[in-house]
Amino acid sequence: MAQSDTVDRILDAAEELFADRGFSETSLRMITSKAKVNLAAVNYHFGSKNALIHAVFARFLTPFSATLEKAFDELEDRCEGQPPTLNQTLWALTESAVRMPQRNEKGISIFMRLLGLAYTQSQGHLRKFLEQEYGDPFSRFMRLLKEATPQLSAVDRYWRIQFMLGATAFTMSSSDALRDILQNKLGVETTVQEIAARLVPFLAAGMQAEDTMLIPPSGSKVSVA
Amino acid sequence: MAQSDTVDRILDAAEELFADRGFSETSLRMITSKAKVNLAAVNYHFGSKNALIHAVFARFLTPFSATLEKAFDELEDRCEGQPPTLNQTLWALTESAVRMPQRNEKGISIFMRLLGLAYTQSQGHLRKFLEQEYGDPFSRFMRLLKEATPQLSAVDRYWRIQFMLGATAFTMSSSDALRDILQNKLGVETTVQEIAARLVPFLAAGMQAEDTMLIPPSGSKVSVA
DNA sequence: GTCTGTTTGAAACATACGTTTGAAGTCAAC
DNA sequence: GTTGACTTCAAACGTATGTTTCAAACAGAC
Repeated sequence: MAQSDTVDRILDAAEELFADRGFSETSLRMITSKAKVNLAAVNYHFGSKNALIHAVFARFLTPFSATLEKAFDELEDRCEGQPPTLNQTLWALTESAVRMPQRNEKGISIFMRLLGLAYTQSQGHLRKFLEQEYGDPFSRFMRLLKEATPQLSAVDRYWRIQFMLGATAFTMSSSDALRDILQNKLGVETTVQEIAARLVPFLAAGMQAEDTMLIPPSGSKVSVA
Repeated sequence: MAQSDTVDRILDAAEELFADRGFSETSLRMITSKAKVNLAAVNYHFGSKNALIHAVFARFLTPFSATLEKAFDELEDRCEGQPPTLNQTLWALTESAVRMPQRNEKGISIFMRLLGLAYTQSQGHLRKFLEQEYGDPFSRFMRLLKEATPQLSAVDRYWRIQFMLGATAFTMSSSDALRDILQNKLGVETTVQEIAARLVPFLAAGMQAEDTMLIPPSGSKVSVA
């Protein structure tokens, strides 16, 4: 059995189990028994459980961030100095995610859920790792968002970006469960691509909402600068 | 030391620790040492760790769901048979949350984060508990949302509600941290009420977005029913 | 075939967890 | 002052975890 075989089988099993159950709730023994390798193999090949978590993310994120940078490059080239629109920027992101070569049919949704978990489960080491390794494309995405919404005040834009991240991370982090519910209730199959196709218009509309108080709550002191 | 003292101190410590670190990542020993009570007190007063988690949710959700039902009653009375608008429904919810009597200044944001975790961390027992105990007001909220957005297909509405929940739970769950960042970066103070005032228009705009593909991704097969 | 560095294997290690136990303490009622 | 129900306490229990150990198996080079 070649080394890469054991390593890849550990990564495959870990990826799926982490996505299903979260990081703390997945033990090395679950991973190694699913991967049909010896327990010690994880610490031999990766060094620690945390390092394994990093490796799972790196296997997807490294090619993805390269693809994303290229997509941003193309987008900015196409716009010839004009800042790309909000929709163009959001689509560049989702397209890059959707077009990544998949190991299997569940590839994207598994990884979307992992990203959501990374954001919600406050694993300090993981956040630090992601920031260090993939902070650059993220900053670039933020800059594009800023240029695409010049009408927003810095404060409004700040909060609305948080709302966007929240809707995305949250939906993706539970998308398998949500899909199951949807299928049982409404008998509809849904792919990640379709979720993204619904999410982007929602986000774009929210980002560009008029920020007037449509119905000020009676009696409460809500003030908007 | 009266019983209620120990019980409340356990609940206070558990609430805060769960919100900070998640359920599995918080041990009974952390809780009891923060609460300055004996380790066995948790199992004595609550029976198990899972029952403690339920109690933490019940302490907030039981009065909240009563307040919410009253707010919905008033709203429907005021509308005299007409279905309340989306903005009215959202405001009824956020006002009920904001007006809940707080144990401390972090009250709402802590509980928002707990709700987010309940949704994200797949704790089967917790989801079952919440469904059983508080399914009614939730269903009512869903019904109001449905009546307020008759133009949406069931599938569109389903997903957009998930996006709303995500933006809300995510933002509120980390609003303390976000507020700090905002104050440091932009020198602006922000209250939970003001965040809500920004969030509701964002959500309303997203819910009512035209679901046309504004910029169909070139070449990819995204279909929207 | 033998040697050498790498990988696997079964077992043990130390630690942390949720839970249980039984004695000690508390406090009001009688 | 004694009783009896309720609460706290220190200690232990059994189990599960991440990690380490070291011998066995393997593979390619000579």
